Amino acid sequence: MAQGRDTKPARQTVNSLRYADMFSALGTELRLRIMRLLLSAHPDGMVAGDIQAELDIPDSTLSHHLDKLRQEDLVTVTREGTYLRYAANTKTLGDLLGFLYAECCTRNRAVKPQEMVWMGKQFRRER
Amino acid sequence: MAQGRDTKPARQTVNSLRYADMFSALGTELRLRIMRLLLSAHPDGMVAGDIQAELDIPDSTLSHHLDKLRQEDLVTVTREGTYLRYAANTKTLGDLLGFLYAECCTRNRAVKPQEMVWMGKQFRRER
DNA sequence: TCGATATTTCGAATATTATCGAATAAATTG
DNA sequence: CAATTTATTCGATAATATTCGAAATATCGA
Repeated sequence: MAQGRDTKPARQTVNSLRYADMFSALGTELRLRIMRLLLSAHPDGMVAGDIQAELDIPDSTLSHHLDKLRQEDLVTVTREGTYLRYAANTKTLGDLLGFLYAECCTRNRAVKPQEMVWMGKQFRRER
Repeated sequence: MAQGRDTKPARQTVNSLRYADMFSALGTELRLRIMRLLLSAHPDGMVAGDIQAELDIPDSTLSHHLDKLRQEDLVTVTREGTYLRYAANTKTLGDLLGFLYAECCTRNRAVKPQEMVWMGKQFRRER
């Protein structure tokens, strides 16, 4: 009945498709720039027109890309009067980051956390 | 002359295109499954035929996907007699992971490291 | 309710990607 | 060097994605 303290959780088989779709959504320069903009403006986010002004692309093109990001739940959208405000969805981003970290560093220990270097900053796994 | 200990490195503007292309390469279920297979087999990697047997797709289709992953430097390939052995490129993966972590957690602090949860494991930034 | 503004949806052209059989290439072995 | 094994490249097709002008929708304020 009582679970031993060393009982491991069952290995969950993860759906590759969901994460593939997220990666795909980040897989064009324009959409990645949109996400980076929204992250820079986090947690406020930005209204569509401001994103448009920054990227200098047609409204309809931008709308299409925002829709794709929304489909994958990478952004949220809320109406503010005539404006639509978009924001990065940190829940989904954390999930994606966790997936990648787990595949590279935890499950297979292929990438050592200290090799995960970014502009002089280093990382390690806790625990 | 001496740099103060709090001197910040210049903010480097990062090319979105390179990372977008990496995300795109991981953006199909088949290619993501290939990467996960190679990570599971790391550091040995797998020969193409073994990947093919695992995924059960035509040789030529697999070859196409492996080429895409190689173009983005996500895998390395070495010949072993008549076999070609593919392996995950941990350098590039670490770079990608670092980019995503920086965008989400360091640069903008949108995602808190403790929110970066994966199957009960948590993470924090070291400094 | 009309006009102005913000953004999406529609429709259609173009470009890119995915797929896979057949032909080709590279390495090994007899 | 011929036969065999392994994997790629070629070529063609189908599917999907990107782009953007024009039309439609939603909200607000006069």
